[in-house]
This record gives sequence, structure tokens and C-alpha cells, in this order.
Amino acid sequence: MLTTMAGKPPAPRTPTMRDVAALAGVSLKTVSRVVNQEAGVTAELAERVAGAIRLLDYRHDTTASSLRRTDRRTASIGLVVEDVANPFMSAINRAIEDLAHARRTLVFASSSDGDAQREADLVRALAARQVDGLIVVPVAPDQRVLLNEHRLGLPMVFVDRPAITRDVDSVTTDNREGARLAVGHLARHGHRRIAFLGDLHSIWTAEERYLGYVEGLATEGIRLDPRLIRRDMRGIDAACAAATELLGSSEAPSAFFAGQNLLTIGVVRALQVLGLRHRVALIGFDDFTLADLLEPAVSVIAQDAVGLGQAAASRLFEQLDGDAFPARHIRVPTRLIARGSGELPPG
Amino acid sequence: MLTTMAGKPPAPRTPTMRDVAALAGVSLKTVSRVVNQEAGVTAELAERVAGAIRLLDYRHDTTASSLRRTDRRTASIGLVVEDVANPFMSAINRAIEDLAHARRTLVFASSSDGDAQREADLVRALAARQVDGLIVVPVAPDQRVLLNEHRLGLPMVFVDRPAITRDVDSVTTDNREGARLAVGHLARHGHRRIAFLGDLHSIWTAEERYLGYVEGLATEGIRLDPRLIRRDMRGIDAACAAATELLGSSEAPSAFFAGQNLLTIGVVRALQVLGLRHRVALIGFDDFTLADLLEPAVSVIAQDAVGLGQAAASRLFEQLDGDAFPARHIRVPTRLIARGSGELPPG
DNA sequence: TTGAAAGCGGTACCAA
DNA sequence: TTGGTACCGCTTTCAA
Repeated sequence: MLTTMAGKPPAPRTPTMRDVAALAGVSLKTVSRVVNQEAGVTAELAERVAGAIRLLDYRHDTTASSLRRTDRRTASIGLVVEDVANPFMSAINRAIEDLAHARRTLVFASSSDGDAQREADLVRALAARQVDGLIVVPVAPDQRVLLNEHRLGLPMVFVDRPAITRDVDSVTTDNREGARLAVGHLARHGHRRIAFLGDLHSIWTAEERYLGYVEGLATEGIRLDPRLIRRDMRGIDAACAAATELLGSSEAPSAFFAGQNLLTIGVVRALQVLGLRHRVALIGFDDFTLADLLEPAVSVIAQDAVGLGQAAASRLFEQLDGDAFPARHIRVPTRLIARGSGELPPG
Repeated sequence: MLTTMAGKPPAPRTPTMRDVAALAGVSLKTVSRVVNQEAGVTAELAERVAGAIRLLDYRHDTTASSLRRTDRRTASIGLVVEDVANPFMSAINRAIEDLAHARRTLVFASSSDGDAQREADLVRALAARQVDGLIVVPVAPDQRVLLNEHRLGLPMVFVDRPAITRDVDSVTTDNREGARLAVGHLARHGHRRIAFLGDLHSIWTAEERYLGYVEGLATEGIRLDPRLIRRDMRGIDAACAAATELLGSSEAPSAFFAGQNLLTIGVVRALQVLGLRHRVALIGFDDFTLADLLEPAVSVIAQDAVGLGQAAASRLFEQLDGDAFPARHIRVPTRLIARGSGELPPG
């Protein structure tokens, strides 16, 4: 051994159908038939092939398979969300994965970070890998790359936010109805001065929730007071500051409706600091872990992330099964979870 | 139009390199060169090809490409975690995605649910799709399918839990050191009666944290009291009940070390019900959202999920770049975040 | 029922 | 620099 450069044995090329065929003493095509469980192979031959497959530990190459297949299906789909680490998005991801798994389909999961350029790159990369379809949380407002891919024949479903055309399937939360629910609930508990905190108005869901708030007030016959409205808030700190300021004014609100997770937490913090947690009502849009452990527990309008994911995946697979037209637009209802903070009476 | 069955135009077969070549009046190979940015094509020809590509809206088929390529790379990797919707797992997922994205690589994300059968199915499905490598949170204890795939040449990194052999790269949290940290911290604040709540002892991380607890006690010269130890706890309710029972005993603990997220929350709930939140200390393993909003805020041993994901992805890509041997075993440190609950003095 | 040959969309190799 | 030809691993088509 001292004189040889032996090293590792040459990488043992992974066996192909050809190898299996040779070992079993049959043709390539017969192996293909066995692997794909096509009818019309003698039990004896099938057994011989199966034996060779086991012996060689043959692994089917589905990429080569789908390249040649007429339908060119890869049994993989693409998912583009804002951030796979976001709890809401990852719940959608998981729901989609479960439906996909039932069809032996794998999911490319990716994050756009709300960046249109990155979204476009991802969509192109996914299409280049021949995914069977795409589920996307679209980054507003320019959807040209997405819609172009759709026009070229890539099955697609938008989730959480709609497409700008009606031609593409979409599955969205009924944000407006949810916001109305919140306002109605607070009004029923005697509130007339209900403040609204909202995310960037350029975000479709934020705008919808604002509109629902306005509609809710109208329904309850409450005059809209612009001084109680703070939009374009980003993050816990901004919400906390805004809530603190509102509560310090002469016409302070008796209740808050926070249009997003972090804003809700910001309001909680403000109420805590001011010692008003049990004196000012609060309903938040979107549930969050531990909402039930706070004091008082926080009432929320819960979104059905799993429902969104399931509906989106269902639609995509319906498209793949031939039901492409007309495009459908599914709205998933919200649910009010009363935990205490939304049931406090006015001061 | 009335007499025709016109319908939609026949699906316009998506253009191939062949089409581009024909339009540009060059050979297939020249188009390939342009697409792959290989040197040695006249500027003029390159421009003509580029024009044809634009005109036809040609899309490169990377699956066909990698089939023929010598390295057979697909620029996609597989990730198998317990649940992509779990915050810890999804943070790992995201960190991996970011490193992958920098290499124009896509990630198949999938959930094993701690089910060995499902894990095996996923791994085989991923291998069949010719992923370049795999990052796995392995389901103990039978790793035969995984290791077989590894032996066959599939680059692989285990994350969060080690492989049963030393031949496979792994990236894990330093659970033991983290637990020692917690016990030491509590001891430094005067505690001698420190209860331990742990998850199923069959879970590697749970066992490690338990061992760290034991080591921590030994280091501090505290006698281990089996009556203060509750293992094999699952979920909030079990932990809440166990904590309640412990606190009602004659030799109640003055501090808790909870070995997992949900267990920590269970203890918080128990303390809240008993009105002992400010009288009994608590440190939890693994951080959770809103831990800082509870009263008192919960001190934790925080895991570095992003660090885990980054290290795992780095290792995988190092393997892909040729640095496969020897296998490395990376331990990612934890960090104690003191927020209040872990700094309470003994009753 | 079985197999030979063609070809999916591209890349590798070598000759022109 | 450019192009022809073989071929990646598999399915399709069609003849035996």
C-alpha cells in the first residue's frame, strides 16, 4: 500500500434503470414499467426486476422522469411568503405542506421579505425548476412578473392578498368583516370612543381593516373621530407611543382596536405603563401566543392561517387537476376570541 | 365564430434553446454558451442570441440542464424539520434559506412531525428529486434511512440533534452548558431548592438539559433532590399541574428551571394562579415571544436558532464545495437573558 | 407481454 | 470561435 495512491474507491456511480435491466436480464422499458407500476408485466419478470432493484439499491430519478413525461409534472410546488419565520406565514406554509404531502408533492418554501425584486427572482428560479404551481403572498403593487408567469401557463394562487386582476385565484382573510366584528363587539359593550391603530396604509390588509373599522362605526351609528385614528404605524414602539399619547389627551378613547399583532402588543405595553390595563378595552387583529396569559387576557380577531393555507393548496391542486377556470376568490372568515380585554366596560 | 369550436388557442409550447437557435440563426450549442455565460462567443453572435431570447421570452430549464451536467447539481437542497410552523424550527429554516439564497439555491422545506416513517419518506422523496444536500433535524433513534442516503453520497448535516455516528456533520445547541448556566444563575441568587421540569427523556435535547441541571447542582454543591424533579412532561397543562403540586408540598422549591418552552409557560400559569409570580424564581430554556411582557418578565436561556441554521447551511455548502472530511460537530452556545423572574431571591 | 428506437431540453466533447 | 454529435436517465411510441 505504501507505493499506491489508492485513496477512496472511485465514486460508485449510482445505478440506473439500465443497470437494473442488465442485472435482471430484461429491457430498460420493462424496468420502467415495474417502477411505475404499469400493468402488463408478468409476475415472474416483475419479481426479477424487483430483486435487481433491491440488490442494487436502485433509486428512481424523478427529475429525469418528469423531463421525459408528457405532463412534465415534478410533484413539487413553490411557495413564496414574506418570511417563512413569521408565525402567520409559517402556519400557512405548514397547512400547504400537509395537503401537498398527501399528493406526494414537495414544497419549495421561500421568503420575499416584501421585496419586489427578490420576489421576482424567486418566482423565476422556481419556474426554472419546473414547479407544478406556485402559491404566493404577493408583494404589492407591481405584479407583472407574477402575472406574466401565470399567463405563460404556470398554475398560481395568491394568498393573504389578492391579485390586481380577477384572472388569478386568490384566498384572503375577510379582513373587513373581522374589523367590523371588533368594532361591533366593543360598541355592544358600551364603547363609543374607539381608537384605531393601523399598519402602513399601502399594505392591502391594513387598508381593508381600516375600512372595516370605518364601516363598523357607521353600522353602530358612531361618528368617526379622526383624532382617534393613527395609521401607518410600524412596530411595538410606535404603537405604544401613539396609544400613550391618545390616552393622555382630553378626549381619550375608552377602547382600542389594533389592526395588527405588534400594534396590539404596543397598546398592551402602553396600558401597562399607565396602569390602565383593566380600565381601557382592547381588541387586536390577529391572535398571538400568550395572548391568553396576559392580564387581562387579550381579546382578538383571529385569522385562520391554516384555513388560508388549506384553501390555497386546494385551489392549486384543483387547477392541476384541470379545474382552472374561472378563477375563484375565496374569503376565509375570522373569529372573535373574547378573553377579557375586549369586554371591559367604558371607564 | 359561431360555427367553430375555437376555444383557447393551442397551448403555445414554451420555447426551447432549439427555438432560440433557429431564430438567431446559430447552433444550439452557441445558445447554451450565451445562457451559461461561457467565454468565447463573439459579441455580435451573443447579441443576436440575446435578442432572440428576449423576443421569445425563453426560459432556461434548469432540470434538463442539471440532468446533463457533469456535477448534476440542481441548486436546491432539502430541509427536514419537525414542524416548519414551530417558531424555533422556522427560524432555522429562514437562516438556512438566507445562506442558500446567496448561492441561488432553493430550499425544499418539510416537516417530519417526529415520525420516523414520514422522515424516511421525505428523505427518499428529496433524494429522488436530486437535491444537492440535506439538512435534517433527525427523529431519534433509528437513523438508518438517513445514514444510508449519506453513505450513498448525499451531503448531509444534522441540526439540533446529533447523528448516532460521528461520520455525519452536526450542529447542536450546547444544551448542557445552557442548563448549567441556569442552575448557576439561580444558585448565585441564593436558591438551593431548584425544581426541574423536563420534556420526554427520550428526546436528546431534553436529556442533555437534564444532565446539565444535574451537573449544575453538583458544581454548586447542591444535593440533588429527586422530589424536585419532574421529567417526561408534555405541554403546558402537565407542567402547570406538576408545578402546582410541587409548590403545595412541604418541601416546596424556591425556584424552577423549566427545560422547554411550553413547560415554562405552564409554570408561569401555575405561579399566577397561586399568586406566587413574584415569590418563586423561574428560568426557562428557550426564549419565547412576549416573555418580556409577562409580570415579572421571564428570564430564559435563549437558543440561537439563527446561529444553528447558519452553521448548518455553512457546513452543507462547505461539503458541496469539497470540504467533506472529516465530519465536524459544531456546538452553538446559549445566552442567559435576565429579565426578572430568574433574579427573584428565595422566599 | 416485451423491447428497440426516438427524444424530453439541455451540456460535454471534439472536430472543423 | 463555432457547430455536430453523443448522451444525461428516463418515458413514449410502436413494432415484434
